[in-house]
Parts: sequence; C-alpha cells; structure tokens
Amino acid sequence: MVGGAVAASLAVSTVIFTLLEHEGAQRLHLPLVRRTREPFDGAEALPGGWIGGDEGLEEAARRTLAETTGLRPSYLEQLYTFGRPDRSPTGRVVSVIYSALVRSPEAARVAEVHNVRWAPVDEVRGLAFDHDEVVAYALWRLRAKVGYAQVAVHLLGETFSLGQLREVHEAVLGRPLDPANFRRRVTASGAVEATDEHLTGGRHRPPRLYRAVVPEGATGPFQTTAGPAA
Amino acid sequence: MVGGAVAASLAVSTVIFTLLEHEGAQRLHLPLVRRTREPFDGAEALPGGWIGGDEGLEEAARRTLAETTGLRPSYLEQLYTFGRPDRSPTGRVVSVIYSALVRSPEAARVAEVHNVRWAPVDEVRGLAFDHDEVVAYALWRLRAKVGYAQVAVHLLGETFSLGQLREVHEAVLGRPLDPANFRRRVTASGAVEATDEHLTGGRHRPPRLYRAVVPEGATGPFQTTAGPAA
DNA sequence: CCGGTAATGGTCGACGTGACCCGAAGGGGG
DNA sequence: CCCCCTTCGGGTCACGTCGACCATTACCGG
Repeated sequence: MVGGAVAASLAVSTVIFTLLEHEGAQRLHLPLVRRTREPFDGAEALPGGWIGGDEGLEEAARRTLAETTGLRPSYLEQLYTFGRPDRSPTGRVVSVIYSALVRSPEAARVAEVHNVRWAPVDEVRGLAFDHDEVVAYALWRLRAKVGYAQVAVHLLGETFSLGQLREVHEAVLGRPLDPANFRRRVTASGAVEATDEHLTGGRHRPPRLYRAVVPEGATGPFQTTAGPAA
Repeated sequence: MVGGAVAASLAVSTVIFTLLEHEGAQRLHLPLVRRTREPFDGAEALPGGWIGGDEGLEEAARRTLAETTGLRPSYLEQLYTFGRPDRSPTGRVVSVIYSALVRSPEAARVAEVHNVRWAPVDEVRGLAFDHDEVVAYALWRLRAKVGYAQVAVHLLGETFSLGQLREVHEAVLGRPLDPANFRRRVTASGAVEATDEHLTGGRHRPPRLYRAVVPEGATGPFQTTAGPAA
C-alpha cells in the first residue's frame, strides 16, 4: 500500500485555552501568533507547524506548540482533521488540529517571551485559513466536555478550592453557577478528593482545598487524551 | 507556508457498520477486505485508500469506500486520525479514519459483487496495521453516540416501527431494552414522527410506522456529520 | 375461538438537579 | 472591639428523567 504518493502537506495546529483576568473576571483566552509570510502574511493564526518525519501526531503538536509559543499544555487531545482542498490558497494542506489547556502561570510566563497575543475567545475573528471555524468548533467541544469530563482541573494547580473550580466552569460556560449545587455535583461525582488544608489569606471563610482524582477505569480503549494512543 | 515537505503518505479508511442476521438475532457487522500486497499481505483490513490531490477528506472516504466495496453509506463522520510513526512497517502513513453506517439491503447487495467479508464486530481480530484498535474505538464511539444522537435511524429505511428501532439499539448496545421505556424516551425526544401507516403481515399486533425527523437547529458549527464541514 | 406474543399505555419509586435557605467563619470598617 | 459583609458549606423542596413493572389491545396460527 505504500507508494501511492499524495500531493498534500501535513500540518498540525493547536487551539490552547487558558484563563486570564479580563474586565474583572476570569475569562477564556487563547494565544495567537502573527504570520510573517504568505499566505495570510500579517494575519493572526493558531500556533502550529509541519509534522516531522519521525514523530507522532500528538508529539508534533507539543513540539510546534513549544517552538512557536513556548507553551507546555497540561491537557492535550486531538480535535479534528481539516482537509478541504482549497483551505490554503498556495497548495493542498491537511491539518490535524489539537485542543489543549494550560494553567495561567505558564501562560503568563510565556506571554513576555514570545511573539504571542492572548485574545479573549469571544473576540477572536479574522484568523488566517479556516482557523475561525476551528476555534469555534474547539470552543463548542470544550463547553460540551466540561459538563461530563474532568477537564477543568487542568486549568488549575495541584490543589484548588471548589470556588476556584466553579469559577473555571463559569468562565468556560460563560454563565454563573449556583455554588451549593456545584459543590454537591462535583463532590458526588468523585472527580475530586478533599485535602486537610485550607486556603488562607482570603477576606472570608477559608475554603477547604481539593485535589483532582486521577480516573482509573478506562471509558474505552482510550480516554486520558480522549482519543486513541496513536 | 507551503514548502515544508512531509515524508508521510496520507490515507483514509472507514469503519462501516451494518445490521445482519446472525444466530437468530440482528447483530452489528462490518466489511473487511483481504489485502493482496505487502505489508500485511493476506490479512484483512478496513476498506480505504490514498487521498487524492484535489478532493476533501470525506470525499476521499466515500470514493475509496465505493472503489473497494461498492458501498454508499447512509451516514458518515470523521472519527480520528492515526499517525504513529511505526503504524506501517514500510513507511510513514497517516490515516484519517471515518465511521459510517449502511442499511442492510445495501450491504447485502454489495456482498455478492465485491471481495468483501462481513464480520460480526465481536469476532474482529488480527486485522492489518492498527485496525483492531481503530475498530474498538469506532465501536465505543458508536455505542456512546447512539445514546444521545439519532444515528440508529441510518441503519433503517425511510419508515420503521419503534420495535425495529429498538432492535437496532439493542444490537448496537449488545443488551436488551425495555420496549415501553424505549418508546417513551424516543417519542418524547422528538427524534421521530408518527405516520398514519402500520406495518402489516406480522404475526402480532401491527405496529405504527414512524419516520426520522431531520434535526433543524445546529448543535454547534457542525453536526450533520458531527464535525466541521471541512 | 383461544393461546401466544408484540404493541402500546400507564404507574411507581429512585435519583439527579436547579432554586432557595441558613448557619459558620473570617477580615475589615466604624 | 464589635458589627457587617461575603464566602463557605450543609440542608430542604419541587420537578423532570428513567428503569422496573403491570395492564390492555390487536393480530396470527392452530
């Protein structure tokens, strides 16, 4: 079967989300890099690059992400593969898109070093190629997934209060959640376990700190990154 | 950006499911084609082929499916892209996998013409490349999806009884469902609409025939094929 | 005409979840 | 130093969903 040559270039791009302060609230942001060559010279695009000859797809996503932004995501999963023949005006490009999450400190560290702009997700428009469409799909999937999978913890540190976890969910979903009901749902799901420590220094009652529980039984052949271990 | 050459061949393969009679019950089957060249000469594999230079990914999936099996699926969606460097012993191959459903008459028609074997899904083992893994993932996704999306109707004809629809769900999930509860869930969901006709000729009370309701409002940027319209 | 079986309609209880209430705990302003 | 505001964290209540289960209807075949 090897031998049928294909006139397509194989690329990988990543939609990475993080939480940053914006207008007094935690809001979802993603990093954009400005292109310095044709096509779409000067336009912003998702970080990415070409897939190397001897690396896996996820490996390529991590490498290109590090090269273009310096980011090391805490969560990474394959999203979709785009391959319309007219995606790029200069030739056939098939792009495997990954979706990722990074913690805020990592995001802040990187913003100062690289040529990266963190844009609020609802202000992302006019990207190169079909990246507007890609971002919309990634956001839709993240919002759906936060309801049934424990992805939100990847935007927080080792331990966190349930109030912090609730703020993450609120930022992703874009609407307020009832604190008491949220607590009940999360604790009952077994996705977190309580520690003995409390978060001090706040203005009000010190909340207990929790830790994410690593899922044990596989949901399918794969699930850590929500896809096969290919 | 075009110019970064990639030493990978781009292929597309499809996991197609249909319902066939097996040991007195409707069971899920999928078509396998026997390879006639290296690598994995003589082994069975999923139908597929190379992606053409001027066609979309879904287009390529339909074309290769028709060429190797003659099948025209009633449902087709992108599943996952596999790209481990060592997937194929003869060179780097990245495969975009599609998942599909075909109606039984179409499947029966094709089996006589092409070199295709319909295998019960739980007896699929020893396929070429990493196709065992691919099939397991496709099956896991189908089972998850049948619970919240109206995919089962694509295995039936224009009209069908709720008993027939229930049999489809039972075959996919591999366990019996309560007829009364199934009826209540399906009718309440609005996924089907009743016709005035009844299915006659059966041994028992003639069931009313239903028709699938075409979903209107989009769930996200995409949904007909559960992915972007790329 | 009768027995068997599927189609169809209904009840009941367990459970998850949103709306809402209230005491507890801590810091800051008067 | 003592309220008061705010968040934490525990609870109640109503409601909708769903599985288990029962009853009736409508055919066919003997």
